[in-house]
Amino acid sequence: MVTPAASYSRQDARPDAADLLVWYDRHRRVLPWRALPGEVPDPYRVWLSEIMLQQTTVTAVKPYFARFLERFPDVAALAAAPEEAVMSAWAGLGYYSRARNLHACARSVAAAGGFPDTVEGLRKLPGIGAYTAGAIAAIAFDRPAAAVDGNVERVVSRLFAVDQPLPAARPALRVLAESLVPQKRPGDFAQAVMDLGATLCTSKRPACALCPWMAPCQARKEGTQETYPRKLKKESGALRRGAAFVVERAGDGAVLLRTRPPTGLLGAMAEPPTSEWRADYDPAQALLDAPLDARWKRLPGTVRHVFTHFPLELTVFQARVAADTAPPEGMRFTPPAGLADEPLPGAMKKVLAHALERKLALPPAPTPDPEPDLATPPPAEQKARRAPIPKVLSRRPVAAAPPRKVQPRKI
DNA sequence: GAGGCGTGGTG
DNA sequence: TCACCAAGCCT
Repeated sequence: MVTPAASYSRQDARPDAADLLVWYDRHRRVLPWRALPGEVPDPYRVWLSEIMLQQTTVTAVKPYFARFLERFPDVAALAAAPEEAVMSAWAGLGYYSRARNLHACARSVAAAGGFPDTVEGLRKLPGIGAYTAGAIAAIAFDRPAAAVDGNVERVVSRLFAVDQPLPAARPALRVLAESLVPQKRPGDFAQAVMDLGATLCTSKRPACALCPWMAPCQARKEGTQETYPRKLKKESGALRRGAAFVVERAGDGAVLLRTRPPTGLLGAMAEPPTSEWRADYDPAQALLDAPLDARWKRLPGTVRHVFTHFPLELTVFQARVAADTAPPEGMRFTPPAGLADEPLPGAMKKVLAHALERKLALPPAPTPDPEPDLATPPPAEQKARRAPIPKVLSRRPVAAAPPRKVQPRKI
């Protein structure tokens, strides 16, 4: 039987890039790193924002992006900066290998005299994978490349009702995404798909009625849009415990810190000394792991923190030592004024806040604290109250980003 | 391919 | 409270 031409409805059409671009021209988001219509994108800003946005929300990135531009206005400035300054500026944003790779990438790009303008060239740089290479090539250099991130995977899996679960479906989703990229305005198209995924084609309760691709969307047709993308769920890791040791030096109140190994969990970040973190760690034995001899006081409550692959519970021990105490090998005393420049990850800021909060909450007591009884847990063994991070640990205010400069396109 | 690798917001 | 999510990369 021959299908009558009249039965070809809008619903059978493939998704058309032009329809999405019409929507984008009207509804595009205004973002600090995004060039306005008519402006030429700055590859440095595009690259910096794409790295920061990996697995990170726009809201979280904005203040970091502004501060990075202020401290490192271009790739040469970033390349010339000491590693510690970059790690410190990144502290709190998470996934710290991104910061290490960012710095290495900046040095490579500065030495080469500029960013490569092809997917293949970009893909070779540290911290730039398939998604980011496509995004920079498309957005900064208007190359017809697909930028397949979580948003695009969601949009495409719904458009074509891809039943294969992630991550196995990734190659197929990429092929489908690449088939949609237009030769005209590929950079706008890449940003348009991401805007669509971020504002309409959301994970929960997508706003299909407003979507420029509602008609050709297979999942919408079936009413199953919220079930895509299909994915296998992974189980979370087991709880690990440990002890953290907060040492304050008499006189200036400096805190004992050390730097973690350069790679792995919280690599190259700062921390107060801690024990190992293990599922079977016993806080009652913690003083065997203390960094120095002192009158240790076990603080009530614990500090909890959830990493990607396991939750952590730290028992905090606190001690005051004499002003002339030397730091143990590989450690340092950092005075309060210097804490803001230490690359302290969130988990470790919680530890310091837990110790300082309790100390600050107490009136200056002329009588010494009672000797702690380490055999039995303190009475208040409930979870620690949620308290704001003390000002000394929080980031300093950031000035508004300078107005965007229109830069000549690099060929 | 699977697992390591942070953090803050949200329903 | 807690599971899930957010512009992934590397080994």
